[in-house]
Amino acid sequence: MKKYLEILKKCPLFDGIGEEHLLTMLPCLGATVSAYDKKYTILMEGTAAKYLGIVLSGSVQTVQVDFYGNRSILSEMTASQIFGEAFACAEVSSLPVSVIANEPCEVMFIDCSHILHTCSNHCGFHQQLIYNLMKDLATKTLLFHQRIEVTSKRTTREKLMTYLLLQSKKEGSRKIVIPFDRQELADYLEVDRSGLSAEIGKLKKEGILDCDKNRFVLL
Amino acid sequence: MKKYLEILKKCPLFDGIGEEHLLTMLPCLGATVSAYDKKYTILMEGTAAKYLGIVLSGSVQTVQVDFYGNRSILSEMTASQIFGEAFACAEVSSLPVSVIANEPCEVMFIDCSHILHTCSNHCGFHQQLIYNLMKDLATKTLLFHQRIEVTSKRTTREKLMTYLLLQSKKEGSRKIVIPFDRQELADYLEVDRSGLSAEIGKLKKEGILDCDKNRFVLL
DNA sequence: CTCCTTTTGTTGAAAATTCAACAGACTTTC
DNA sequence: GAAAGTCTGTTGAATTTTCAACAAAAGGAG
Repeated sequence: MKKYLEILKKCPLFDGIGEEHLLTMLPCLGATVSAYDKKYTILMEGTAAKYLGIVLSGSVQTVQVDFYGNRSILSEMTASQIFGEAFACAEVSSLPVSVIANEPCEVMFIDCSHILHTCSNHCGFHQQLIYNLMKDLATKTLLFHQRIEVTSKRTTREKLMTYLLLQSKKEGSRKIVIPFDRQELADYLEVDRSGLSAEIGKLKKEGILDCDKNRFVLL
Repeated sequence: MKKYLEILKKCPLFDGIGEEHLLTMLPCLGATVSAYDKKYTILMEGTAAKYLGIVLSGSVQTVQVDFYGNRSILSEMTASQIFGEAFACAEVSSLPVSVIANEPCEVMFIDCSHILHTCSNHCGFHQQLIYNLMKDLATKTLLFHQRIEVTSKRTTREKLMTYLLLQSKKEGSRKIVIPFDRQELADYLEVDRSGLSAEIGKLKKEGILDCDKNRFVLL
């Protein structure tokens, strides 16, 4: 586990926990590590939701795919970020989303019941973990609000611009590198890919933005 | 505060806390109660996000209104449910949503910093409150996923049917009473009101559902 | 009961999205 | 380096949504 220490120290789940304690804590939590190839389905919709995952390297996406095969990308997590925690903490019986490897990645799994239900004296940091989960979930809720602010717009142009402006504000720069290719961006914005490409073309012509692949510049 | 005891006992924030402790705890938390008329803006977008609210009577909605006046309804809370907790827990400086009174209502406010930052030995139930907040936020995240499952559909018909089927499953009945009027349902589904009315009309004609005001029956 | 306000359903036209198909650019693999 | 596969931009037609306007229905106030 030691090789992942630098990543884990940045994980919001372990805020306020010294690295010496972190390493002794991991076995108690039943932490395991797995590696996945790109596109691999790490957690499948409909299966049990016992574990939360921590991205150690690479990145993962949470996606919903409906009856007709339409995909929605809900979020993307990179190194030291958590996924699946909401479902494990809410103790639902089956996952409402899938989690897939966006690129080759390594993931640490922790059985959430070890955090939620273990005797609270077993480990002095137990309460800290619950506090950290609470903080993390509050932050994730904010991200959902932002996503809804984006997808609630009625036109492709407005969705794209709202998304880019939010990212720009977050990065503090007019230059934005997005973690999506065109199809993924369309699945995040919930619009048609070809219509999205066309709209990006128009915005370029109008001098509102510049774009090369997944790098955007607001003008 | 005593008159609200029955409501507060059902509030997820106070799970596992006996009523005798609940009453002594409220002053420590700095709880205050206010009443509002229908349509009143209880919390305004852009203002501070220090407090979480508990609905004591009536109901409230969290809404986002964009630059052009388009409204999105994000959620609705009725008696003993919590609102604003995500923003207070995430300690954001300004609210990204407004909360309005959907009908005349009474609300209890608690300064969230009293839960997050008070010395953890001050009150034996402090940890329980944080645990409860964590649970509540996990549940809210699930609701957001459901909402996204609904609004990610591309047509008014699909959005409406997905919403009704989810509600039907939740209630365990083909008969559904929704907490929205037509305009509000449109703002929740993120579609045009008149188009929604037309679509409901078509679905009736096709014998797929029956509908009287805010009562729906799936056939 | 009547008047006034709000809500709902309908309509048609304009605007936007979706869909399918294709060609060029770019990557990856062997 | 060639071939296969993937990603992206473009097109036009069909579908759907949005928008504005209006009238009927329902609800509330006096």
